[in-house]
Amino acid sequence: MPATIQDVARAAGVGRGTVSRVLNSRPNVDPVTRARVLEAIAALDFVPSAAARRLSLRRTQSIAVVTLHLTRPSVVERLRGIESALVDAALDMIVLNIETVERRDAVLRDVPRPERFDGLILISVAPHDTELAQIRRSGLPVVLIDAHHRALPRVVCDDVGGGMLAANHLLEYGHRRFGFIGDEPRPTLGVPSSRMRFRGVGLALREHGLAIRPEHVAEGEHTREFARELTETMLRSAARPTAIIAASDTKAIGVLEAARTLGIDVPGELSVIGYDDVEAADFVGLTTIHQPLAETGARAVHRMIGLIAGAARVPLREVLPVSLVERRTTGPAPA
Amino acid sequence: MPATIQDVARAAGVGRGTVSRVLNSRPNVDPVTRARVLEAIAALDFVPSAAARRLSLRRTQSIAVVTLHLTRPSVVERLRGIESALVDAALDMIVLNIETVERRDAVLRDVPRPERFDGLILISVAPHDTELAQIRRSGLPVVLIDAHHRALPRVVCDDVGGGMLAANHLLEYGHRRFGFIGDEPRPTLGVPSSRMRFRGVGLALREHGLAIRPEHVAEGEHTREFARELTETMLRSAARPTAIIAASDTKAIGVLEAARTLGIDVPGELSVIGYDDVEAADFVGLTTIHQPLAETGARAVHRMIGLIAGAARVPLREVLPVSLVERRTTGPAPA
DNA sequence: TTGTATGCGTTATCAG
DNA sequence: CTGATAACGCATACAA
Repeated sequence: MPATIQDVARAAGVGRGTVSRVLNSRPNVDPVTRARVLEAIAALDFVPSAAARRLSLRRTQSIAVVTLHLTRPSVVERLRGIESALVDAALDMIVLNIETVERRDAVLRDVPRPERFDGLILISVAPHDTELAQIRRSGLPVVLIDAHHRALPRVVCDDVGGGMLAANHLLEYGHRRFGFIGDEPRPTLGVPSSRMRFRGVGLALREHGLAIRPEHVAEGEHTREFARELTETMLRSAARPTAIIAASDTKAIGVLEAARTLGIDVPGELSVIGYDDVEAADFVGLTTIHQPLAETGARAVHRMIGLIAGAARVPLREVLPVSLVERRTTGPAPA
Repeated sequence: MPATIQDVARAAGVGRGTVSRVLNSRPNVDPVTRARVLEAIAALDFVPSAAARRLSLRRTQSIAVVTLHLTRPSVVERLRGIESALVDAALDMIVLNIETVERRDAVLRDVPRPERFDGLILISVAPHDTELAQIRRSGLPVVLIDAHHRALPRVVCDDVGGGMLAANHLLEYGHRRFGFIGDEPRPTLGVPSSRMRFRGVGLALREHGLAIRPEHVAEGEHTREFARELTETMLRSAARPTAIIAASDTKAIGVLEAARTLGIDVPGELSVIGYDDVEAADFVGLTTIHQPLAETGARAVHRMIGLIAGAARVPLREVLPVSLVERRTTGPAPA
């Protein structure tokens, strides 16, 4: 039903080629004819068929965004940055969400198709070596966000730096006994950012000749409840920590709940610091590490666009700085 | 680079038509030839070109999902339901996010293109009449989520019912003086669900011969801070309400903050009830109205698929029931 | 049952 | 500067 380039050509009394040239604003076309064509286009309310364009151009004008746990606030925030940047580039965003291993494998198997996408952005998902080979073969540009792979361009937030930031903040308050509540060190799905934050904490402590005691490190499932349980047992130990660093705000809130349950005052007897700066962190007054989430998305898109345009595929790792947001859950170490 | 249907035909020693028939699992093809073709397909690792398919079929195999404020928890949750259902139907999900009026208008202008999408799902966005006409002309099936338009199929949660649920819960606790904190009654962007919830509250109260006093209704911007300010002045009034119903959890938390600031005990002196049941509601112990968010997405997709398959375009309104989740912010009215 | 020709709407090539 | 014509890769009617 919609008008085709042929219709426009007929209406303007020119050839299809000319219309195409006008559409793509090529220089070599007479201003007068151009005007006539433009007029016909407007009159017929003509819009070029994306499908035909794709087929002819061999470009899809769309990029696949693979997310792990779409609903997590940090992921959505990144998605927002991506979408916004993509719009400016007139690129469609097709999102593929992953919640299970099966789906993960299926997605990474199906997605490297040059006839389907112009590029791939993977959030918190790193391809295995065989998957990488597959992607390589497809020739599709890839950019990783919050994921690491020596051979791929990636934009990440400074997880190690974030861990150090958190630890240093607490050290300045005079804390000496630290606890850490994190995710599984080696997650089945996704990326061990929790571990990197832990490493940052360790580094900062080491500079002060300190270390976290193994029994004050509890890692597991990414839920508030789990964090609460872990924390309760940790806080019941003899020489309990005076400060706990959580690998996410969700966990940190679990920590706060545990403290409340045990009647431990925060920040009087215990300082707590989270990670992510989600909305909830604000209203529980949680001190936390803030990441430029949306910006990672925008940066990734720009890298992607460069790659599509033919930029060298240097596996450059781009690290965005994080910052500390102090609120009401951290304070001086108890005497 | 990727193999074409022609390559497969050659490899299998058959015609392109036959390959196509095998691909689309048509009945009329000899089992032996079919096997041979299948083999060739596997050998060449052939995957049909989506672009060519689209052009030939005049179907894009993708649907546009328009979101208002992508990052809101309720929206993402709906998105998750949509994505999941779409995957099962082998349909791509292209997300278009709206944050400003300009963008809203641009999206609604650009999106009704049958050559680009097979269908439209609009979340919390209702087209104007001229936009609707445009969509009609495009012939694209549309399904609304959390939005109303007499002429369009839509799936919504029972906002009026939710308001009644909240009010009745409080009435049972003996409350008689109610407050309401909601969004703008007539939002520039999006949909007045807040108003519908308010209506529900009004209906429930009327059944008991009660009504909310105008000075106990405060509507405005969807932020916690704003809700807090509104609530503070409300709670300072002479005959302040003993129960406040908020149109969202975000607002409800603002209400809780206000109560804390003024030293008003919840639920002892004031009961508070929210709407949405976001994660934060759980850990602040907020009583709230829960909506089957992901399910609205799944339902919308199924409607969409039906429409694409040629189902009658009845503007049927599908209403999903909401439920009350009682936690720790509601209780008996103070004596 | 199977092969062939044609169309889908653009862009690109190549004469003119 | 411009108009015809050949891809692009698949589906589909039609013929065999």
